[in-house]
Amino acid sequence: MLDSTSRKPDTRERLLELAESAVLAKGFAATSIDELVAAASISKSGFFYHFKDKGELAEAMMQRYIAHDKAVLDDLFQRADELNDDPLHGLLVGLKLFAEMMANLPEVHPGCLAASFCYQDQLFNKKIRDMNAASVLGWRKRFRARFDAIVAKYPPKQPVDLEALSDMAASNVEGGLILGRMLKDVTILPRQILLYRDLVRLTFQPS
Amino acid sequence: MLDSTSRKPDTRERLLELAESAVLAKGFAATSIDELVAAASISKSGFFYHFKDKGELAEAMMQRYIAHDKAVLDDLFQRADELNDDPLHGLLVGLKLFAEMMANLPEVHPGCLAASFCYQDQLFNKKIRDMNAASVLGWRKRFRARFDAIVAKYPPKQPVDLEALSDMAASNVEGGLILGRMLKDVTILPRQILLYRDLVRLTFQPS
DNA sequence: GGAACCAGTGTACCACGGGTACAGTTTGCG
DNA sequence: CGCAAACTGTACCCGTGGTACACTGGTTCC
Repeated sequence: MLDSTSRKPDTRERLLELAESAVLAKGFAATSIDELVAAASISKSGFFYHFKDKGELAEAMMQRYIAHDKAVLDDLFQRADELNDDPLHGLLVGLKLFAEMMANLPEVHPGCLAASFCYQDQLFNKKIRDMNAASVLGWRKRFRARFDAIVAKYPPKQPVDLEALSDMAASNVEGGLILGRMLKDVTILPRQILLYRDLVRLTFQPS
Repeated sequence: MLDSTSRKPDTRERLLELAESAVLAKGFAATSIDELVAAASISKSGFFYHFKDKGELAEAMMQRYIAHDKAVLDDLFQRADELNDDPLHGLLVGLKLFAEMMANLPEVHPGCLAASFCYQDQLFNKKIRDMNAASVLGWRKRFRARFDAIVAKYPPKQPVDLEALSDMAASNVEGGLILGRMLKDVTILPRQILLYRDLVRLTFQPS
């Protein structure tokens, strides 16, 4: 039986986890299958049982990463919406929760797999690049829907590029991750999120 | 004689240029010395005449990239300052020029080498990582100086995290580059820059 | 006009690691 | 028992980074 205390090691999942940290540290090409199987304590053949080649590993990594990313955001904004009915305040609360979550990480965030893949995209097939694009369009759509609700209630004083403002959620997180890593400073990302929150507030909140 | 019409091909520079595009497309590890020498039409020995190993190539690439990056920004803000004496308006003009420059690129920007290296930083030695950190601190310092001048003349209505606001210049560009690449949309980066400009304006401009 | 030097070429070689192929084996389960 | 899932073991090929070293064509200095 497979209950929560199952001894089943779920090798495939372990490989994906190991691969993700390695890729975020060294890039995909420099991440060797040998090092993954050594760390997972399986044989090289065992790897090829789970993934027919390295490309399939990449595909599974992206799938896993995107699903996890979506689940975190879904949960975050669901909690924010439970605290509030107003679309603007809901978003502001959500961004605050997001910033707090990122501030409470024990060490500097290891980075975004989508960004890593983006900067090595010639290594991957079209399917993977499309998944990547779809995931960032997911962020755009998610935030755009909220901004559409917000403008209906709080018409901005000046014209706003709502698509760019929606994209800035993802853009600013990606940038914050990079700066945080470069400077080894865990505070950069949460502060960038709060600054984005300020922009949203200044744009829509009646003064 | 070496004049401006010199036939001197400057092999080293060509190698660095080729390496930069290749690394931005595939990452450093996947960029082989053999492909570079083939593209530059020299022999492998020729490569090792210029760089003692691949690590030295990486170092030279970063040096070149950072110098170029600095030169572009210096030029940009020098032009902006010539148009204006006011610190706030000078920055706003500079950001507008920056956005226009990015909007006029013929195709989607190939990306930031510092970000690429950041996402593969375990491949590089401490010296290179330090150069990378120093370059982003350069952005912070540059913008922080401008904001310090701005707050003196335009005290903001609400407290502002000036360091985060300075970092956001780099952060938002990094993010805009990534989103632009992922979605193959050249308009994303300039619109992100204009949005950052809006935040600066909203933060300091008396209403 | 020869020596020194710059910017390479050509050839040969090696170790390592990624990746492929495929047959064989253990483990859990109905 | 029988079967499938989840592997193991072995053998092999090739690309890549890197070393070693002898050589060369052009330029400049004296």
